[in-house]
Amino acid sequence: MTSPQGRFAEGAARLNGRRLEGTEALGKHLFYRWEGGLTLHVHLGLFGKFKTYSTDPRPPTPGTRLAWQAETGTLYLAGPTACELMSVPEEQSIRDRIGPDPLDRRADPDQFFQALGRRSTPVGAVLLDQKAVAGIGNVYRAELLFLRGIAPHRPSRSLDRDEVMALWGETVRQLRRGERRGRIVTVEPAELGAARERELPRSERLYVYGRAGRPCRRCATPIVAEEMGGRPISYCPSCQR
DNA sequence: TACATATGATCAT
DNA sequence: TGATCCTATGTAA
Repeated sequence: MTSPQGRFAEGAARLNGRRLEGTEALGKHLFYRWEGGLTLHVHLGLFGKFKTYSTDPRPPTPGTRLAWQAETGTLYLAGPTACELMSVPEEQSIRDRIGPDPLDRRADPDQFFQALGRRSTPVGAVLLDQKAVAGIGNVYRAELLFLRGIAPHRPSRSLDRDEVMALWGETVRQLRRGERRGRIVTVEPAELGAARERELPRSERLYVYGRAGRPCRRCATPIVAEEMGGRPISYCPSCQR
């Protein structure tokens, strides 16, 4: 393991020759557990990208933070928000400040309900808050609120238990679907049309994200875009109440 | 060559 | 709320 870009040089040297014992994800946080109680914490953030090669790796770009050659292949990591070594207790302190992960079957949706109930913040902002729920992200927050017919401005505590549980269920369903496909697709299969999904532009696989000004796929009302929680959000003012 | 852009999160104020 | 960090890529100049 090396760090062509240099900023993870020390960490890479410490991991060299060590055995990887397991990996885990919590929301968008990735934990690589190495022998000796060392965790490599990776978070891709907005710009981070992995590249992998099973054979014939290309040379790493100069910005590559982490270059890892194993017997089974080569992995490069560039642009992450986090790439750091930590102890198990430090890993735990990250876990402690993150809400339930919809992709974790042991996750407790009631924690999500409690988090929403505590706040008058718009539900659209709370969905990005990692303390309330892990790993939804800006695309899914817009899509999930559309799918459940919820206006993003509604104070999160105005959602009743049934609405929250339905929102959680939709979140689980959509994130699993995305995980299975390796990409975000929220439009129901029946609405995708005859075209092959892979060939569709991204905005054709989504209901509202990135579709500001275009007609709602369900009611033709123009999709509205604004900022919420510091990020752009789109919604249908007619379908979402 | 320069600039715009991107699916995120943290910290200071 | 705003500033800041992080990199590759595509388009414009």
